[in-house]
Amino acid sequence: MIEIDLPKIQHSQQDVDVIDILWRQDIDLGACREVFDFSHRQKEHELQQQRELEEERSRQQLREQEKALLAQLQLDEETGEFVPRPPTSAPEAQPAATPPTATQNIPFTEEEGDALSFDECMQLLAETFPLVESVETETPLWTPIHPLTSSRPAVMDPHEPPLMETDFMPTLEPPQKPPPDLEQAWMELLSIPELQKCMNLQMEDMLEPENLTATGSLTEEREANYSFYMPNHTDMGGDTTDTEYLNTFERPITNAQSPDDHVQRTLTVPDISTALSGDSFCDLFYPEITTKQDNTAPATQPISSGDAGHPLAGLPKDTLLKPMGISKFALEEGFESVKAEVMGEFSHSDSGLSLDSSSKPSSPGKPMHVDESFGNSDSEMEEMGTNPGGAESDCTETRALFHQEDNYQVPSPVSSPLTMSQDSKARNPKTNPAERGHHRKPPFTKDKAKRSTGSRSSRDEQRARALQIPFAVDTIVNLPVDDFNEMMSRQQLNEAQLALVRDIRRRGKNKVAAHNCRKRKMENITGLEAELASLREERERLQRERRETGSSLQEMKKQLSSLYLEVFGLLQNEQGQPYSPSEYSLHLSADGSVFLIPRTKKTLSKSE
DNA sequence: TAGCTTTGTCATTTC
DNA sequence: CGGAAATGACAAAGC
Repeated sequence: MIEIDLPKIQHSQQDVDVIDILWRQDIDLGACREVFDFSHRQKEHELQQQRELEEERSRQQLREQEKALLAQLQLDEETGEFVPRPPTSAPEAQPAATPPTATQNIPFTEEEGDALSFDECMQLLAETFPLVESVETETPLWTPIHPLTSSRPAVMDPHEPPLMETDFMPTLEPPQKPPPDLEQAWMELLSIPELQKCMNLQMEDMLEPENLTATGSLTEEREANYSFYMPNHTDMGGDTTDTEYLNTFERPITNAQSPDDHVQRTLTVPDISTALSGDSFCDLFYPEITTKQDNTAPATQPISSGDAGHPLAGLPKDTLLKPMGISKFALEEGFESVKAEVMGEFSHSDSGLSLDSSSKPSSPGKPMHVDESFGNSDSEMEEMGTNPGGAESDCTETRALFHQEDNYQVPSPVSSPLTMSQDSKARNPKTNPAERGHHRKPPFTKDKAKRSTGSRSSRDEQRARALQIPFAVDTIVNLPVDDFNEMMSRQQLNEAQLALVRDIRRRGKNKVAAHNCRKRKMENITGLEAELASLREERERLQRERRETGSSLQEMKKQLSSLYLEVFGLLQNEQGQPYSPSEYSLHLSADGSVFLIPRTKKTLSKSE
């Protein structure tokens, strides 16, 4: 970057040119004309440098974490993708490892193996919460948590071991000796909200350096973002069977998304929303954000959610759309017929076969009522797909999706689990990759990267949301036939919903089949190539052998000819004269004796 | 911007 | 015979 001499008020033509160049560069980075101000721009340059440094550092750390994550995964031979290893520890640790999306898309949620040891995490805790005081109240739902102080939520996992019960947070001393099962210990640790926050802060620091630079305030951005990864940790580390514990996070965070969601929550959790609704809740839970969001938002990212009044309204939901696991677990909690092996199947379900749908107009073969039922959203999706890149595009996408999510309510009789399912489905990172990109601070570069990786937005999920399908797409696709039918029979779905669910299932199955088919085809090609190579090698060998045999045969013929002449030359008639080779020839009989046969006679005998 | 690759989808066939 | 899987073909999007 080029330094800009701020005190100089009068700018030469060269300066103006430099400014122009810089401005064009900034345009590529998504900057507007307003940043053309000198002080603004110098700050921008400094921030840019800092951002690059931080980004480099974070990439390094991210690579290490991904390495650690891959160590936790195993190769799915069917799909060729990495899936979490089947858990070998206690059953309560299992749900944490099952969601493939969480583990694949959010590598930092699974680095318990390598990236951070137990002691490091404890040290982290000690550093982050130096003056921890235990607030063990009996509040039934949740207690306000200040990001930098500590107070444990009253609701804890009932299965927590005594280590958790003894509230080790205030002392923050590492245990005398590491627990026998480190992974399980991590799962338990991660079920602690403070630790989750701590991890989130750390991960945010590593993964989102650009957030820091955008506002220049580390803590602000951390506090603005840390909560969005909480569901991941909840999903991964917490005991997902503890719905109350989940609620302690799910509800507040969901409330913080948007007023509409908040209203939606009030339908199911009226006591929470009445006591802690909207801004008051956010004041309580995100005090820093509440006071600073207004200042930071314009500088960081154009927020177009149309809900500027809400402290967190500007923060896209995409960060909340992370794990699919909760939806699965929640659904399967309410749907007890789902078997354990199905869960195993789910863990593979996302591996490389992301059950998304491409942005394609409604196919002619599709039932008409389905198309009609969500024609609007479909057209919106079309616009989203065809809209060229840029912040405007992202905003449009986000608006459209917000619109859909706002209208997305569940008429399900199994309200609680299915609501959870949708909450978690709404957090599915695959659902809205554009939203994800929208949240990140370097707007264009990261947007492009994210679009390139997760470009196929989950259209079926959006359709399902538009029709208020109370199932996760993964579930629809991966359930066995019997379970699927049972699940469908349990829900009162109208015709359009049934058709859509069947379409989703058919498309998902076919997607998997196409993947497998292509994989098989490639394997066939590879096998045929190998076979061709070996056959070529065999041909070369045989040709070489034939040449050698031929030359050997020629040599033997030569030797035989010379031997023949030698023997023939030794023969003499009664007058001591040699026989003429034209008149006589030697013949070797079967018993080894040699006869001299006149050629005429031979020919005569032959002719006879 | 053309060409190639990848991926999702549909229609059809095969199992 | 119905349903699932397999596969060819096409289109869209990314590179």
